[in-house]
Amino acid sequence: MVGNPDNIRRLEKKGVKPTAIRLLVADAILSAKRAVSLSDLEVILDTVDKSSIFRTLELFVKHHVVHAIDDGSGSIKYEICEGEEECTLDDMHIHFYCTVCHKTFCFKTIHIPFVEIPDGFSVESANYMLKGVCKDCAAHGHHAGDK
Amino acid sequence: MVGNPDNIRRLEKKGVKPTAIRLLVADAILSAKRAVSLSDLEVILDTVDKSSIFRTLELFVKHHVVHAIDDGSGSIKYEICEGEEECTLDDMHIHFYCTVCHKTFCFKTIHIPFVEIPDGFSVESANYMLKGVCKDCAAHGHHAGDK
DNA sequence: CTGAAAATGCAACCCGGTTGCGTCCTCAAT
DNA sequence: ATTGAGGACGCAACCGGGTTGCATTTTCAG
Repeated sequence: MVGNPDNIRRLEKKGVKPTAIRLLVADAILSAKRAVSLSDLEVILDTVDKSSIFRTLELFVKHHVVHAIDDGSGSIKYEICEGEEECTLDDMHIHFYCTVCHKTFCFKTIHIPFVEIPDGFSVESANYMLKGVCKDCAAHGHHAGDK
Repeated sequence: MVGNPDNIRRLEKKGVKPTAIRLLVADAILSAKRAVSLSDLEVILDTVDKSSIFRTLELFVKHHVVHAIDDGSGSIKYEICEGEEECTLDDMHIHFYCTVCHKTFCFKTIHIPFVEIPDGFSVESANYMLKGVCKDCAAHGHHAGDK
């Protein structure tokens, strides 16, 4: 397992030393094609310790390699930060949580609509979450046992 | 502590038997003037067991006496449902989480703006959370130790 | 008054997340 | 090549919010 050169560059560009485990984690998140949780990653990378994944994610968030989103499922999800620079407003796009398959989708092209807020309050970040049934689950008819 | 007659009516109207503890919980949520968590209530009602509060909240949510919101703080918050009937789209208004005082505010007058979503996805509920500094904390200048 | 059902308290448990600590690896200075 | 320091990692324990099983108490209709 030599590590995808794209990911090596991705990490180095953000100031993160590309160790073997970090490349595995980055690769797993990237190839998941959706936002993944710590425990998702524990399953995918079953040889890697939970705390190592945790600290890797912590580091990735600090260095804007990934950003964290709270989809209300009880576990935080992570996704790759595509921006070259810091993703200034991390999670400023809409997410969709499927109540059937429990996956979280990123609608990266849909940005969060602006709203007026009362005087005196200052906003640092926004989170717009939709819950419902995703395309796949709607199509297949919800197989109860699906995970 | 005999129980506020308003709250007795409030519970009965939603089909919930107004026991002593339920009135205490309803009263506590109501007088908090903001969304409160299970552990907030544990502190306010220190004579009442956690599991009793938990089951009371569970019941309240089922009967639309209160609704639950996830503000991303790690603990679910509850607030009184003002609607006479069911609050059909529970949390269809905006919430604001203050990163200084860790309180959650409800902007009940501001409804969640609509967005287009990809074909095939169907929405059941929406959640719009803002994070930042609230009016009070901005005014007082953030006292570092505040809880 | 009495028995069944509902409500409550207590203690244990689950799980995602987090931390302390010992070991292993990396790398630069010698 | 050797060595020493610091970073990376694995293991196990811990924490806190939430949840549950079960015994006890309360409520209330009959």
